[in-house]
Amino acid sequence: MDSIAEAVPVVGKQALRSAQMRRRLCEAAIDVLCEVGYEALSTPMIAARAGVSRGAQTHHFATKADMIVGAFEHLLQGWEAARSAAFGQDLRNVPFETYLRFVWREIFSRPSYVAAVELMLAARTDGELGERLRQLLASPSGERDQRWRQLLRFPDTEKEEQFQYMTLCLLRGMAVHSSFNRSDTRNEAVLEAWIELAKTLIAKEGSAGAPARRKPPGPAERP
Amino acid sequence: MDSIAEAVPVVGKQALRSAQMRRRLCEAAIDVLCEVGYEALSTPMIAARAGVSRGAQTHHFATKADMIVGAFEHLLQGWEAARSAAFGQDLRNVPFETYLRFVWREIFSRPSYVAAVELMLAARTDGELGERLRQLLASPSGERDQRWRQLLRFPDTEKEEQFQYMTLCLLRGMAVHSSFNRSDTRNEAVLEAWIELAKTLIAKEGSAGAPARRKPPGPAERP
DNA sequence: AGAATCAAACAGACTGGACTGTTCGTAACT
DNA sequence: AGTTACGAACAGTCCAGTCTGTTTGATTCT
Repeated sequence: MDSIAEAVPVVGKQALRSAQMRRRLCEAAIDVLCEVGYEALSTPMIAARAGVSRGAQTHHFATKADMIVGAFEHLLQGWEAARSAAFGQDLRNVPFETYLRFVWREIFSRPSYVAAVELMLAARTDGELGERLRQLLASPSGERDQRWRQLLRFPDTEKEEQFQYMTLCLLRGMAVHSSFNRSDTRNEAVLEAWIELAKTLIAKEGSAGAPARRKPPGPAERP
Repeated sequence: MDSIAEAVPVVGKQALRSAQMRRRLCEAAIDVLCEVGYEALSTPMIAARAGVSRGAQTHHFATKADMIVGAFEHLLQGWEAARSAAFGQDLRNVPFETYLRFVWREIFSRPSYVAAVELMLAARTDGELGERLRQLLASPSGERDQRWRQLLRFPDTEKEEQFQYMTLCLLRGMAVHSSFNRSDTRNEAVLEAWIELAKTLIAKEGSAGAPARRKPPGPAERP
């Protein structure tokens, strides 16, 4: 609940209030984004949703872009928190299929992921927003690459990178499709098929596929 | 140029003008959508882009939703026209890889496709728009299914349908990713990898893989 | 065939509303 | 005391939809 507030070094009473307020606003922004979409989203709606005055909202996020960027960052942090809670930092003993099912269930299949895609598409035609979102994604992307390296361990890193990219695009495409067609029943089956495919690929590619000693994700474990 | 005007049975001079005007407006709408995005799009912008008065615009498309739906339909018609010009109606002798490269190059990798995705995502939070877009897509989707059946000819239609869905999601995901990251160099390689995968799948699944007697797409051939 | 009649295609202005960013004022904290 | 957090109102902008007026094309009647 307050894992993010802890992540920021809170010193005094005022700083705590500030952090909490920012959190409330970001969560409200994500809620509004999921419910009405980026086009209809407005800063007054976010303030109302958070139950605060517009003055407070503009104080913490001066412009609409600031608000959006903050919400996006909050989303990323939430994903990272969920991932970290389920698997910790070392993925070397996590089976690929376990991880894939996890990210689909906990990230890609959620409405908030579609909201994030909506932001990314909006960023396409808004240079400044795009730059800021890309910057936010830069560091997580690098870490994601490393995690997948731990997961897959293809001998050919180029093939591995390609496989990772394909997986990302597949999941993203499925998320968009399900969003437009009110969730598609084929998703689970496709996921399993992709896992099957990955297994044959991994087998063909060489050494990977170490025995899985870690327990499956289960309920989150706090560090 | 006037293939669409011909498609509609034009009787008199007035009907022709009307059809041309609608076409101009739809194309302008797509242009604006590609350039400024759905969030910043407005009906005055479309009218200005088309070089017509706002009165003319509202006359042909009474509401903003009407305008958007019209533009979306125009997009679909354009895709169908391109596909039909390249391959005609019978895909039984078209190699799968040829078709896949074609749809990527001529449809998914274009900015207008991302614009269409933007509309689909916007439709997520706009019930009426969603219903209308889904209705527009219903018939093309059915035809697309049939075309892919001609292309792949898996003995197991369920597996075939799954493969088709995966391909669609992959291409869509790639389109979104490339849009956010100013085009990704990995796309071509991933496409080839997917073709390779499809070949092994087709081989494994059974009878498919008939020799390709048709010539590759090349420049469009009118019927 | 030609005038009269009607509808459709356009043009331009207006209105009510909503949103973004800003400013000024007040209370709480350090 | 001075900074930070918040509240409330304001100014400027823009948009969607409507309404009135004008022109052009189709239709009917003689």
